[in-house]
Amino acid sequence: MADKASPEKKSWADVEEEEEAKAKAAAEAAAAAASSSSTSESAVEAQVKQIESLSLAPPEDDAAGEEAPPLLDDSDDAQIQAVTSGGTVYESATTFEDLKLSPELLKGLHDEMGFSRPSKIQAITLPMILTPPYKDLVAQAHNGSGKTTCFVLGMLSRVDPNRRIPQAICICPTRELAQQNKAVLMRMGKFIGITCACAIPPAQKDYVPVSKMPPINDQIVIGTSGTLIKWITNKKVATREIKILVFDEADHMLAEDGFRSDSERMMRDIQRSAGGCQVLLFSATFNERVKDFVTKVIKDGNQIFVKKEDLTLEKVKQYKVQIPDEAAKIEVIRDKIFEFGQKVGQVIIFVRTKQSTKNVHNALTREDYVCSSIQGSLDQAEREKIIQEFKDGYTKVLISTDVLARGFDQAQVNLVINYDMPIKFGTRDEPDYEVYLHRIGRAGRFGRKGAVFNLLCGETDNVVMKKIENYFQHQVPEVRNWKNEEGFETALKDAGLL
DNA sequence: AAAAAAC
Repeated sequence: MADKASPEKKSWADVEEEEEAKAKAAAEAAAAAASSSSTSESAVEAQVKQIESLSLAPPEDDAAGEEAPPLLDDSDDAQIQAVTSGGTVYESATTFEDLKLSPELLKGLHDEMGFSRPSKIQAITLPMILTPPYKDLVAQAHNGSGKTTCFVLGMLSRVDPNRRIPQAICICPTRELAQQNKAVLMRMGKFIGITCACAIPPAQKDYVPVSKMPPINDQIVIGTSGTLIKWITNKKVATREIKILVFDEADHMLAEDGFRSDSERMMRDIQRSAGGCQVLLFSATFNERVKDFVTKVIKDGNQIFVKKEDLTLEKVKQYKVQIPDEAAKIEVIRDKIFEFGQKVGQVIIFVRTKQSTKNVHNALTREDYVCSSIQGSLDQAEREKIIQEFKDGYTKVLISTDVLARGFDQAQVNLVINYDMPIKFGTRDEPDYEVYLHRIGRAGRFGRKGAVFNLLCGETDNVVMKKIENYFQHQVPEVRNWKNEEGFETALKDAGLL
């Protein structure tokens, strides 16, 4: 019936224009493909070479004894490949000072954030973002490598603090990520005198109809697609002066089974009313399908991609554990994970469904273990409370759906449990490789050590795990005998956590 | 047979 032809609702884009744009995009993509394969192969190679050879010195000026986050290991981002478009040559930045940022912004980076030097992805992309003619950018880089700083700096450096109108928009897949990005932006931009609105649905107690809302006069708006669209269509967010539009977790924002239609609409509408603006797409993952689509959407932009085999973080050790049944999963978490995991830092347990968060939570609290759980159906106030308690370190173990799979940044998380393996919707044993990568990326933020336990129960789980190993070309060692404490202890020691 | 975002 409604299988194939999912009739999109065109609330604020007219169909004609869309069809026209599609045809044009296809033509231009074909032309681009034809020309890019023939033009200056050597120039591209030279650019790639230059980027690959870039190496960052370890931080030497960090106060000794302080727990300063280590700079990204060269090895982690070594395989980044960049292609610049249209002959613009960019010089990678060795220091933040190279980027001609305002003194206020530099102060924010150094004094407030405690950053001494750009990470690799920052060194490569920041010149591309900040140099006129402000080309669009698609950038892929490892989890925890500092992508947020790239686009936050981009937004902060492009807005005029004296103008009280939105000039930059950032769109995220979850409310938590929008709030987190806003928090980072406010810290980094602490000294430049701008404000930022978070466009997410309010908690029930704060509900105000959109029509009664005052217009947003903050320079920057960060939010989730539904609310952003609502605010824009109701003229609460003016888009005519938007200079930069950011999609965080861009592969998901542009995936067919993700937020593609919303994202396309926003892109088109904002580009139109602002008379063109810079578009930045950032993510740790771009599967081939999305990559194809993205490179058609961003025609004349710079591109940075990483091979999938190079995406697993060396410092995050993955393990698999054979578990006989569901009850045993709880037992393992209770006896092994809690035992060792909590000594080691904070833990996130990923499950497949909202109901599972409750089930696992109940099973564990019955046993008097302190943990909390989160999923998208909780009231906004409750979601915020749970996140706050976890970020404050008050709770050590958090059970979550994939609402937190992407982007959630908590340095103390160094243990991730896949209670359920991530599966592509509609399949039984086809792994969701991107979700897997994002989940394990919750550990090992910014080069820290971490461990992941994949709890495998039954044949399909093993099939899924095997496919994941093949896809990333990475053998995942097995923790033998789930009843044996030694196995887990050794694993955590090998991961450098004990 | 789902998570997410909104309605």
